[in-house]
Amino acid sequence: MEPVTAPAPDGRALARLAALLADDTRARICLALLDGRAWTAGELARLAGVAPSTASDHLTRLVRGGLLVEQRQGRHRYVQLAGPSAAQLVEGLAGYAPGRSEPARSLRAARAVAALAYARTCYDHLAGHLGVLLRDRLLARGLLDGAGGSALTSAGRGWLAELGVPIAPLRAARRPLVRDCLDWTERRPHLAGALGAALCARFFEAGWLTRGGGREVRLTPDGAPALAAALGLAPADLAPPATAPDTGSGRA
Amino acid sequence: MEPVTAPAPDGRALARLAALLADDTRARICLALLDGRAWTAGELARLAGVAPSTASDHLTRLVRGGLLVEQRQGRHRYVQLAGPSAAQLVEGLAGYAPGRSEPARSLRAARAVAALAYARTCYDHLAGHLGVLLRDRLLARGLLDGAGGSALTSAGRGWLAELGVPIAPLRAARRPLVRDCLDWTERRPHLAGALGAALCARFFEAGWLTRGGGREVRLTPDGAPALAAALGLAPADLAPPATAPDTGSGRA
DNA sequence: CCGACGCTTCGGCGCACGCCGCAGGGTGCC
DNA sequence: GGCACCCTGCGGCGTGCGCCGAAGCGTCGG
Repeated sequence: MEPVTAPAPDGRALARLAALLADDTRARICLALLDGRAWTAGELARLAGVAPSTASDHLTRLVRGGLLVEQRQGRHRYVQLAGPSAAQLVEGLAGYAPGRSEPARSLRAARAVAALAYARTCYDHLAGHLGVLLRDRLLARGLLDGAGGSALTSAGRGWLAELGVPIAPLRAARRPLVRDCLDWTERRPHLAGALGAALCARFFEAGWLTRGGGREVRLTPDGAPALAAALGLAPADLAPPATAPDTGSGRA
Repeated sequence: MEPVTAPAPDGRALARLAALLADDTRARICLALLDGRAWTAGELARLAGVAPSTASDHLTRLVRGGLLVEQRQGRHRYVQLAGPSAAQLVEGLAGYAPGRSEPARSLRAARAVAALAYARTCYDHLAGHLGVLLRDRLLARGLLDGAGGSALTSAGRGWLAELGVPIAPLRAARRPLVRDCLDWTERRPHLAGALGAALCARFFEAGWLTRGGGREVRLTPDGAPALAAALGLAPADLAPPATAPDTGSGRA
């Protein structure tokens, strides 16, 4: 217990924190780490296109600055975001920054973009078309009350129990249960917070979703009907929106 | 309607945005602007302790970067934060940055710190002890439902009507109705979002609150009993918490 | 035990940027 | 009309920082 000291951040502290993300390479690293997983220093160096020594220095700064945490394992150095609040910080900044304007150049890249727009992880919860759809359906079915911010209803608690998601640990978590997170591709909020993370984990655990490369998430053959049923939809409703031009190959 | 372009921000855009806040002087300027009002370039230069030409350059950058908006008026240049989302961005960064550790040096400074800790504006809503108390009481009286995120209840809608705060324009606003904003001094959330802004404006309009210097907010003699009644409290419950040592003068 | 590998430390280079002072232009006041 | 006043553009200076390559250390595998 200290005296009345003003915890109001001075400019210096804010600038030091912002400076961590004010570099091209460090920003790219943090965006990559938004998938919530731990990456090795070498992987990040290759991803960012810099020498290993350069990346090592950047990681040291990010860790000292409290944005990342590291875990040494043998000759590897694994780093990841320091927690949900660090992820939210990066998300917030990324959401405010203007998106890239250049369309995908190759067919391969266009496919990757489309896959990411359909479903991906955003730190520890589900994002993309599927993430926004999830939140929409919870609201439409009265499982969330969207009157003000979003709050879980009693019907929602029952729905969670059916899915096998225990509620007590969610309430115990220090982070908010329900949070809106602006989606990059959809420009609308998807479901974040402790609830978003728990649902995403449950879907992976149940085998409904599986990880593609990077942040990409795919709906499994078993998962499609199961998830549709849980959301009160027909499996076809989970398909990517038709507005996204299907580059060749037509959607099955 | 463009093609599938990935709006996912690349590292460059994120870094450019973060760089705006990565400078000591610019950070100080943005923190000052968190009070939601428009400042002149000269005021900000004096506040930041730099030459006018330097401040002018910084302001140009911040405006070009989309964080500030300006308004020329005669020989003055007024700038303010570009909007609630810009304010939220700065708040988020400031909240994550470590607070200043040094206690207030002079008695005068200690008083100012205590006044800010009691009540201040946070962009366009109420912060400090009073701001946190406001949210707590709304939750305790069932006017907000805090089960998940916070949502306005039907009782809350009635309470707003009694206060003379129309609800329709709040729903129409593009920003979330209820949002939690981490309070620097209390380390707990206070009420933000469209509702927080509307309530704060209503309190000023009704003469319950008045602006002190800078971001400081004071409860008026008329406002104390009125606000207490609206929150279902005794006027004494609005007093600053006893844990904050009252420097001299004892609390009346 | 030796070599491959991943990471880190250390100089050194070069660019970018934050700062100022001064001069100039537009505005408002007397 | 003349004079303060506020703001801005322009060199110029210094510094901080991002980058690399080379060298060194610990770890893992054969």
